[in-house]
Amino acid sequence: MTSAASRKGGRARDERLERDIPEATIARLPVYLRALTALSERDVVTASSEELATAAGVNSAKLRKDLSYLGTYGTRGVGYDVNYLRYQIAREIGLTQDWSVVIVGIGNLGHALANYAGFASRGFQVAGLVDNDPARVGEKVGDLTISSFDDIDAIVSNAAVSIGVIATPASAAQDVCDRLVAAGVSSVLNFAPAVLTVPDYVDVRKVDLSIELQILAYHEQRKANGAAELRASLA
Amino acid sequence: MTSAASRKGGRARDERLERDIPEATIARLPVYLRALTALSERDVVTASSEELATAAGVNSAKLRKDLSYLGTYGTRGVGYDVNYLRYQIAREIGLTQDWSVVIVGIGNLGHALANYAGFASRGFQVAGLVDNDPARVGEKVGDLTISSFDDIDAIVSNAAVSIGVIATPASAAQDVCDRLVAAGVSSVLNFAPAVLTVPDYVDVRKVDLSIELQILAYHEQRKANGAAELRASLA
DNA sequence: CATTGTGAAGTGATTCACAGCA
DNA sequence: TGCTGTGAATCACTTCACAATG
Repeated sequence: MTSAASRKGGRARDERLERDIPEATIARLPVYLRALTALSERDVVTASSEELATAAGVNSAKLRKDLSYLGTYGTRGVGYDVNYLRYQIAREIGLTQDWSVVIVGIGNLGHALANYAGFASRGFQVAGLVDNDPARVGEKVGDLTISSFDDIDAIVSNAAVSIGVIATPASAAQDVCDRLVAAGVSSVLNFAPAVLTVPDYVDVRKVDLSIELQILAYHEQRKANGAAELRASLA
Repeated sequence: MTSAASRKGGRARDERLERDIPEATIARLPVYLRALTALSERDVVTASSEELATAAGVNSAKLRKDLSYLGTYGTRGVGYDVNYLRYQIAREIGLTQDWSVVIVGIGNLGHALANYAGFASRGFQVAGLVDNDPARVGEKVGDLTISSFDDIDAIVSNAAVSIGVIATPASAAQDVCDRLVAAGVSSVLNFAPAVLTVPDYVDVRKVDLSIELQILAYHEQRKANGAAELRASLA
C-alpha cells in the first residue's frame, strides 16, 4: 500500500543490515512501545514475551517474531529489558527525533486534534493550524493561532513540516492534499472520507470514523442473524 | 481478531447461502458504498469494475473478487447498476436498519464525534452522551444533554444501543468498557490508547491517532535515510 | 465483444514447534 | 531450566489470467 516497494539495494551497507520490516509489524511497534512505557512507569525492569504480549494485546509468538525483525534484543531464559527495548523500538520508528505536523481544517475534529495530548508526548509538534474560513483565521486554539490557507507554504518550509493532517470536509480534501504536497509534505494523515491521489513518494494513511462503525454494524447484524437463526432452528 | 471464527453451521439455510466474507473485504465494503453514493449523486447509472475501483482507490480485480462474495450483481459486458449494487452492499453491511450508539467521554474528541455528521447520514443515531465529570453532566451538545455514568444502563436498554464509543482517557477505558458490556453493548469503538479485554461475543475496533502518526514517522525516517544513503554512496 | 466472475498462482502474515542459548 | 529466536507449516489476502456470458 505504502510505496515501500522498490529500494533496489544502494549497495547494502555491511553491518547496518537495512532490514525490511513487514508493514503489519510496523503497525504494531507503536503498540509495543506503549506497553513498554506503561511497564517502565510501574518500574518493571524485565518482561518476558508472554507478559509483553499480554500487555499489548497480541500473542507471544507474534510479538517475538515482530521483535526479531528489529534485532536480537532479548535474553534467552530471561526476557527483555524494558527500557532498553523501549529505546530500540522508539529509535526504529523514528521517535528519537521530533516531527512537525500541520493540521488543516479546524472544525470540531481539527480542534480535538490540535488539543490532543498524545501527539506532543510522542514527539509530534503541531507547527501550524490552517483553515479556509476567513472567520476562523486568527482564532486561538491552545497557544496556536489559525492561519489562512495561503500560509501553508511558509509554515511547511519554516518548521520543516513533513506530515500533514487533513481534517476538512471530503470536498476539500484533494485540493488541500495537493497544496500540502506542493509545499513539501511527504506524509498525509487523512480524516476526510475521500480517496486521495498523491505522487508515489507520498505516504497516505486514512482514518475513517464512519467506516469503523459500519464494520461493527456488519458484525452486529451477523450476531443478530445468527441468534435469530438459532431460535428458528430450535422452534 | 473479531470473533467471527466459530459458526458451526446451524443447518445451512438452503438458498440464503450464508457466505463467509473475508474480513479484509468487509473493511472495504463501506468504501465501495461511498464511491457508489458519489456516483449515484452524479446520476451515473452504470459503472464498470474498473470505474468503480478507481473511485474507491483499489484495483479492479480486487473489487470484483470482493463483490463476488456478496453475490453476482453485475452484468457481463456492461458493468454494475449503481443504485442496485449500492442497495445490496448497504443491506449486506446492515445499513438498511438504524443503529443506536452511545458515546462515553465528552472531551474534545467526544464533542467532535457527537457532532460528526457522517454518523447520522449512515443510519447511526447517537442515543446518548455520557461523562464521568459532574461539571459536564447536564451540558448540551447539539440537541443532546450529557448524562452521568450511572445512566449508562438506562440509555442502553431504552434506546437498544448495541454500539458503544469510548473517547475517555486511557486510564478509564477498561472500566467504561466493562460497564458498557454489562449494560448490554456488544460492539465497541475504542479511541482510548488502551488495550481492552472483553468477552468473546463482543467486537472491539480501535482507532488510535498517535499510532497512525507513528507509522507515518517510520516511513518518513526511511525516506530520509534512503536519501542520505544515496547521497553518501554518490560521494 | 467488453466486462464479469472465478479457479489457480503468488505473496504476505500468523502460528507452530523446537533448537539454541543464558 | 526457561525463554528467546526462527525455520517450516499454515492461513489469509491479492493478483493473474481467462472461460463464461449478456
